Amino acid sequence: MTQRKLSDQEIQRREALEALRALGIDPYPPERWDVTHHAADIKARYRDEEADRWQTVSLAGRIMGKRLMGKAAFLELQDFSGRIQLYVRRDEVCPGEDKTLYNKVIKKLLDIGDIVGVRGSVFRTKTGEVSVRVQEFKLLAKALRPLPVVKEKDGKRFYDVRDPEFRYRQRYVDLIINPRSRWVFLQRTKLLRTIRDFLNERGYLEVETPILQPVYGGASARPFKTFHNALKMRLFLRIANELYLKRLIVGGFDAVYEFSRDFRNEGMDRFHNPEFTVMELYVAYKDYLWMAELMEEMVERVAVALHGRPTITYGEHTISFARPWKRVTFYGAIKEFTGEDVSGLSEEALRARAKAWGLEVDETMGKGRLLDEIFGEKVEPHLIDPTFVMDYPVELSPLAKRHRDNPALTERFEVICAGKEIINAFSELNDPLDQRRRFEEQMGLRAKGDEEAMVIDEDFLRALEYGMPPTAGVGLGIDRLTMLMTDAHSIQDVILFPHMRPEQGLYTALADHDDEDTEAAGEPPSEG
RNA sequence: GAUCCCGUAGCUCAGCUGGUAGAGCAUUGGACUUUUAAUCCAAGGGCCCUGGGUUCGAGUCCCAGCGGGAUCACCA
Repeated sequence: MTQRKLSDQEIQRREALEALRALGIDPYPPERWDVTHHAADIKARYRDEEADRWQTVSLAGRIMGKRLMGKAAFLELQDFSGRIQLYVRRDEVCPGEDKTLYNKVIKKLLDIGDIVGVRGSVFRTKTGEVSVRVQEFKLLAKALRPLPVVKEKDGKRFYDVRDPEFRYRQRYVDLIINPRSRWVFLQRTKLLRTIRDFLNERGYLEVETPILQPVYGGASARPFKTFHNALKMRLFLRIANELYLKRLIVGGFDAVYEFSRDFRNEGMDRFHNPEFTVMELYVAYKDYLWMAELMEEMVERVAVALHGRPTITYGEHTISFARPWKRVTFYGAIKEFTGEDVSGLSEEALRARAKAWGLEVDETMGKGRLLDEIFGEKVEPHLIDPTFVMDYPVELSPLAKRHRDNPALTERFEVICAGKEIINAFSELNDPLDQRRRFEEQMGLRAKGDEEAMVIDEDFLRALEYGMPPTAGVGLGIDRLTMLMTDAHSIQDVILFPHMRPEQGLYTALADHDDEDTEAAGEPPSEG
């Protein structure tokens, strides 16, 4: 691999590295640096009257700004919690004759982005800024690349990195310089923890199920394929974990859940990443009506945990997750927004209706897909506050139990919020013979050219034949919920490392590997 | 996959109807012991995404490609 051409600033930093070594300073020292305080806590808790209690604090973090003034300097130190100003006086950090540490190391060789440890006392400057007066200063790690320098005044940011490509590819830089980005991912973690706590309080069991699956199922989507060399078999990355969690219900676990990273081989846009996270939960002896109440309670708690109240702002909208949420039925909602009752229409009549509304339809679309299309176009965009859409047609829901009052419907709901689906739940189909018929219908659609129709899973049917208790199941889109909760408008803003095309020239070392792998694996048997 | 927009210094951006590149921050040298978008003086820094084409001459115009964004399609 050819050596990357270094910029002038990178060359200067490498020279600084050598200069430090020449002074006997290890730019990457091995010893630990014990931190006693964090920037934000100091700023929040310091009181002038109690200054004597703040005589020795120890911090570590990254230098984000330098204001040098002869024999004194102000530095901005950023740690995980935030930023604090450091005040360094030459004669305090260098009490003896040797002023090298100040004159050379701090003034010349210290760069923005370097990681340092400091010890000193907290005080307030005459302009009122709580700061740390540094007595001891140690370089903990030298940065060889210059960081984009963002200036800030009165909350306004200058020279901010706007290029989304930069922010997504080099998320580590984004996290350093962009407090909002840090906040989003802290919120995401908090969201996950709130849900996990909520489920654990109820005694539900967190489990792990296969990502590599011989048959993909549990959703309608095209999968990623891969190949296992030792077993010489094709495998799929899961598009859902539903069928495995239900096997566990068969096995006698009453309630299981998993935060499932799922993979779908589809297009990417601001609502879709090829890998995404769904929380799926299955509870035995419950039905979808029970599940609806559980989800209301859970998501309301998430909103309160993240915002202190159930109301959030998303773009133009103010959205309330306060219980109870509005409920509509699938056909009722279509009627509400189009004025027409499509519940009795045949496939041909539906197709004609959809065409008349200007929707794109084709002959491979069965009744289910047609209804889905109509609903997605005519209803979904209008639902802003979280809304339960109840009782989906059976054609759309091959894994859901038929409705107790109407066999053409299923006991299924979705929750739509800000025009997007965030939750999908049903009373799970546990009739093995009906499940087999539904799979067969799906295979029929597949034969007609619907690439996303489900594939029959014989082992799953075998499990159902042993008997599965009546069960309520749900899937919650974690990425989308995070988007709502953080007012993010692209899924890439809530995924730490969103999928991107490879950067040119970055992964050249893998080129050979790919070739070998393809050869060793051979072409996986193609399927129809 | 389609359409539109974008790609210029480490970062944010200018660069007009074509005449071989500018600013601010960052960097380097100098001054400064309470600054905070620090200030003042001076300096360096460019495969203008890549490859073709038109032209005496291309950052600029045309074509193709690569990367990103937005919209659409598929999907959650």
